[in-house]
Amino acid sequence: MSPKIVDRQAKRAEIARIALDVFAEHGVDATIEQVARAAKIGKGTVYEYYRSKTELIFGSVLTYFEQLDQLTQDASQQFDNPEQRLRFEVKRIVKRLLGDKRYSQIVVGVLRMTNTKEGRLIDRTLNREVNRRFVALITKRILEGISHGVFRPEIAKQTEVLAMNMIAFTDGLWFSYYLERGKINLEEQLDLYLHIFFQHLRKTPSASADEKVVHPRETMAAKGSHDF
Amino acid sequence: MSPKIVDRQAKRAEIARIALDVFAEHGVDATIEQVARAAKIGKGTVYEYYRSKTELIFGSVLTYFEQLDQLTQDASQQFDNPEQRLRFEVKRIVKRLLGDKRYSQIVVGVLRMTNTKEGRLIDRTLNREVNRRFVALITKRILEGISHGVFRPEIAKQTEVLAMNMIAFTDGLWFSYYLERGKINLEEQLDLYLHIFFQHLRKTPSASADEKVVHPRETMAAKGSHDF
Amino acid sequence: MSPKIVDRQAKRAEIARIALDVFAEHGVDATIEQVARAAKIGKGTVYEYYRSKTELIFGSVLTYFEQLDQLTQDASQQFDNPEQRLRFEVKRIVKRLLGDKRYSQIVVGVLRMTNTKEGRLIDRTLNREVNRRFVALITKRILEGISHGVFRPEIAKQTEVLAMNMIAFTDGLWFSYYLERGKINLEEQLDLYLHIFFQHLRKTPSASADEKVVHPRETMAAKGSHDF
Amino acid sequence: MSPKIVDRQAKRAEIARIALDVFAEHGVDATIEQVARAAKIGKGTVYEYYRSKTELIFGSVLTYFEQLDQLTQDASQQFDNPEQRLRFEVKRIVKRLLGDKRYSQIVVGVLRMTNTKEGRLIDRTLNREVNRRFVALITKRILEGISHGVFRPEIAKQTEVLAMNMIAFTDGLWFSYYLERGKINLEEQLDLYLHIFFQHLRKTPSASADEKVVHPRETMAAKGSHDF
DNA sequence: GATGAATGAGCATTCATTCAT
DNA sequence: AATGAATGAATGCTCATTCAT
Repeated sequence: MSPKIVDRQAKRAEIARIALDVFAEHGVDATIEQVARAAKIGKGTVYEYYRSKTELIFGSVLTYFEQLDQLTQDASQQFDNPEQRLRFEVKRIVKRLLGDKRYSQIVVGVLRMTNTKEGRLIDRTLNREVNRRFVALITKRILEGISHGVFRPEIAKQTEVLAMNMIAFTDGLWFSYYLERGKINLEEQLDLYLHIFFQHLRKTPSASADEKVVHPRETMAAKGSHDF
Repeated sequence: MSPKIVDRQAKRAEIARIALDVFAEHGVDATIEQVARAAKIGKGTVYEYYRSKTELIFGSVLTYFEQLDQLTQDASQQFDNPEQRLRFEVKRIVKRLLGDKRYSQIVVGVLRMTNTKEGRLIDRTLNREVNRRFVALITKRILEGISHGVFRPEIAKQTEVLAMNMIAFTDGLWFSYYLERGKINLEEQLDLYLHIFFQHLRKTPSASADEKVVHPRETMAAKGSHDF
Repeated sequence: MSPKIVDRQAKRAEIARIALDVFAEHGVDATIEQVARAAKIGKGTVYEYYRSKTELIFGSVLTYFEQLDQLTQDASQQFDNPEQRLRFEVKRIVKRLLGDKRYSQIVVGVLRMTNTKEGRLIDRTLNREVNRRFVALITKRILEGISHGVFRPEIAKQTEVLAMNMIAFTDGLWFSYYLERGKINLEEQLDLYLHIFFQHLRKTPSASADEKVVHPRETMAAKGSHDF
Repeated sequence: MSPKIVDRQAKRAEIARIALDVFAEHGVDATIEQVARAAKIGKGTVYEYYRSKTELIFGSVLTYFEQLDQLTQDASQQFDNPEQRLRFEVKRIVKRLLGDKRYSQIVVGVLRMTNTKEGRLIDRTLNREVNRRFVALITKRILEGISHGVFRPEIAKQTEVLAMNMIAFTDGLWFSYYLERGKINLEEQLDLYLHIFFQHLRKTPSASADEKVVHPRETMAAKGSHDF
């Protein structure tokens, strides 16, 4: 029946993956033809798997975020303290994301689609898609912290608000970093936010015993990381 | 000093102002012709004042931020407490900005120019331009707070870092707000951040006597309040 | 004679029949894929039976006209008067054809192929194919009329010319009907033409005793009657 | 104010005229680029005057029919007999039209647009536009014939029906001629129709004294014009 | 024989920019 | 200085046809 057996699902995913790189390189202004060339297929073949360019962008972005699950999941087990662990995880995620050209292009790409009909559907979906992962992670750690007795129990009911707050900060951090690449001290800003954030969560605000657990080797593009 | 020069600059500025509205309405995808029509001048005349569309966007964005000076300057004198004052000012600025269609379009417009040759020069300049104002404001208030004896003197040496931190947060807040218009509780998030931010600045972290001076109508549980 | 050959021809015919419906629905702009889907076969299979889309259109049109043979053949035996009989037959054919979506699409389809290399060959062939049937029918009836003594013997030598004249008229009638669907009174126009046509054939021009034998419901003044 | 003064109306018309020739040559499948090249202007310039290809086709067809007004207006004054005059006029119009490549391409072009949304609006408008002219001409002559006492007064009330009948016939004649170029004897068919048509109009059907008034030199592509 | 995946030529349309007046 | 007519590069998308399996 089907002589040329092709795993359409797999090929679709592969095209998305390649498109992701092309978009990361040239922005979403990249031509379908560029994508096709990169994927070593014909222009028409792209349309065999994606109805429109918008759909392809959507697909490639989703692909990216599926890869992100790794980031949020295989978090290191080396810390038994939830605060240290979240601290480690957040820094790790932020650094990876902000250091990833593809992430920036995706964000920009999504934002600029905002003015198009199709785009409007996509951007919100994506945003929710991304946030969902981080909210889940942060919520989990906060609750762990509470049950470990290190975080105040009262905050249990506002985990989502807290998570969104951290997301807002990291998004904004990306923004500054993206536009002023090199001028902003990522590590320093992140540490500052985490410091005041956890201060708020802890039972004894002053007891920030172990603020600098995270392996300082990862400091990216840091220019005089104050390490306060 | 000749009247012609004044004319040119005035006209240049006027075009930028009109372009700003057009871009706010249609995004930077708006045509030069649309701008010309709105300004009631010929398409070619636009090029008499701006070498390229990119330059026009640049100009219109700068115009916008010049208008912002007002925002950061005529801050209310009703508070003698620097914390309350900064709190009030930040909330006021954030709400005005986030409620302004033009701001969003500008941010998006600038971001999408990132991939162009000309764009690369512009975005950084702009970012610095904008940040400069806010850093100055925040720094000023922090120093006032220190001299008033309410903030810890040690932070004097990191005012810029603190200012950048707040900027990052508010940028990220815009981001969430822009994409999830209506889902995020602006007031709540802002209050949360300001709470932990000032907690960090104060000499006695617990003495947050007057956290909700400004418009205390909205708090944690509320969802869907964008009435400003 | 081998069964395979029969299969191929049957399948070829079936594809043509289905294609005919598809073309009738969407015009000859319909995709090969649409045809294949309608026929529940693969796109490539269509090419197994037809070398090109043009050939398929050709095939489907021929199929249609083969079906027309019925129209011209099982004409009612209820009239022994050749004039009445031809009158009845013509009206019946015209109404069926003009009421058939497929006919219009075919005509239009054939016409627009005129500008293609392949098309040029086809259109004439088709036209001849179609006309042949009607010329034969009309000629036959005219000769019958002559031998029955109702038509003038002189016209025997111009039967083909007369037949072509009637064909031209009915073609043109389709044209008006197709473009002004609803504005033209089909019955009225047909009656008028047949009236003057038979007037010319008859020995005694005035003795048009039975002009409206068939469905006399519609006449001159009526406007907007397409009830067939 | 307007430095480069261009008569937009005139240029628009000129483009239409050139497009008409291009479409006549290659059918409406002709590219906008082909039209632009023929008009010696840039592709974009075409769009400066016509919003879309469909609009251009529409425009070029209208232009053609405006030229037709000449055809129907400056009818020869050499005949004082309305029948002879109409006869002459009809033959003249038909021959000019059928001998004009552009006419055929226009008809085909219009027909094939029938399946498009925009097309549907256009085809009817056009058809009405064309018919209006001929109906007016034919009606006029018939009424003249009646007042001259050569046509039966009873037909005064069905002039429009008669006009539409003649139009249907000539349309159909075009059809046959277009598809079987050279096979059909235009003159012969036209004479036959006019013969039976006027037979119907005249007071004394037999007295067709002057059937062949029309200058027989114009016989086109005639292949043994019987001249019956 | 049947299939459908792959292909790429082809085309309408947009719009920043130029430049003659 | 002001204008708007002219331009053509650039691009998303369609679809008949091919061909490996």
